[in-house]
Amino acid sequence: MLLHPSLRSPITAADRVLLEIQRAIVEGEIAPGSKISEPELAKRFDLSRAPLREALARLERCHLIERIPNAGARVVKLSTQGLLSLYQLRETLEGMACRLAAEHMADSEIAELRALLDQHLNTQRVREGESYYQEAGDLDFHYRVILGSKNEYLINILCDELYYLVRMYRVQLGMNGPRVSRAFDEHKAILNAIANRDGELADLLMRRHIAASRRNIEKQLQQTGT
Amino acid sequence: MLLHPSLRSPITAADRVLLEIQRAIVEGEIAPGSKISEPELAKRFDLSRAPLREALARLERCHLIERIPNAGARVVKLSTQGLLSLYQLRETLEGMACRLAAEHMADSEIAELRALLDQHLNTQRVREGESYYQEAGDLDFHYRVILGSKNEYLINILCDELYYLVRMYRVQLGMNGPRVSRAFDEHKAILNAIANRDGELADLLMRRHIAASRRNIEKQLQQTGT
DNA sequence: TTTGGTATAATTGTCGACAATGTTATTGGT
DNA sequence: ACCAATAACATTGTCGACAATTATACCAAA
Repeated sequence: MLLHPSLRSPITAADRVLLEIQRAIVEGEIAPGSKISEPELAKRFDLSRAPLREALARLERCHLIERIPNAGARVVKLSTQGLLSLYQLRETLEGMACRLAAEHMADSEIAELRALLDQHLNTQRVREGESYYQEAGDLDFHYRVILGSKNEYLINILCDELYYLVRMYRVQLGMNGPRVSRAFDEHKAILNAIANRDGELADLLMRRHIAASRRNIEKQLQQTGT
Repeated sequence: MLLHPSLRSPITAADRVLLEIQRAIVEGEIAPGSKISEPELAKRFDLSRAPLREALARLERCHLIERIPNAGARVVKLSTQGLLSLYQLRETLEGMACRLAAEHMADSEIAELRALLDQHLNTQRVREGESYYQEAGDLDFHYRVILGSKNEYLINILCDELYYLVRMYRVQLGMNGPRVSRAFDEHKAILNAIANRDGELADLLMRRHIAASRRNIEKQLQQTGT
């Protein structure tokens, strides 16, 4: 499987620039829809175009940029349609991940996940409203469940290909709303279903969880404008 | 969305070599598990390593090779576990595609699909047992349903990332068995569900269809050996 | 002024060579 | 004979330059 670049032993130049550009795009530092200039980025990160193009290939893979042969690359534009498609897919895939996690996760992994949830809850109580911890905690929970599915292709799609885009939508739409505590409760319910080895219920709860998250973002999106 | 290379206007050198290597891997001409040598392939296809590496990046994307930094790339090995994971994912994803197709396909598209099925059936009757037409026809049907889902990410995953691997399993396990006519019936039933705008049923039938296909391959796999 | 074509400029695709890393063969010691 | 350290080799990662393609600016004609 494809590991997160930062976790692989030899960190190549392409890896470094990938992480930097990835962050820049996700956080909107490079504007959605803007053109990617290879010479400009090469100068900015002080390397040649070869590793840069390698990085661009991977950015295309996780849907952060779109390339047209001989014409260059552009940062993706966020759209209501895109967000809908993305969350539609997440509902199905993460639901599946939950069902499989209920079948395949080791008892020890489930125990760790429970400990993690408690920890996040405490952190959350202390640092009320700080969106970073909420974001990180939420990602952490979803990651563990996905990994618990033990399906390499499913893991690859969700963790390597779709999650950067999910984060991009969240970050740029300023997701830190009042859904935090409810999300914690939902996580807990999902965990219980997994612990009870009830894959069907875990599937259902995760789909609802993501659907709720989607509605929350859509609401935010309407308030902000189109 | 990412279009099939052969359909994009300017066919670059990287595109050509990609298609050739892709075919070679899928058909087993380059053995599973064997090491990919960049200098060797560059000589063989008479181009430099730059477009070749571009092609390798895309091959990794569709899971036909696995790369390790500074250590090179290897053709994927087929395994029972891998096949199980792949078909498990296909059941869920193509089921979802069917459900969405039932909601989003235009009446004209459905009519075309029905015409296609009839045509395939005739071709099948004439050329009894020839696996190529069966394979092509089956792919054609699945492709159209997937496209009918109108979900760009779902389409990308199934058509661009998973299907070459699916074909690799089929080709190398010699899938041409007696399941042909039954598959046609199942396709017909799925189409009817879509035409009736019954997404739930279409989902169910497609999942069963793929599960049956999986069991068929597993049977073949047991006969051949581990 | 607008439109069409052309020429110029900029960008992407490709190439061959060098540097960094990984692999293999060799040698020395136990 | 076996194992470890080391040296020679091969492969991958990176670089700068050139070729092919596309985008832009300019000019001419309607």
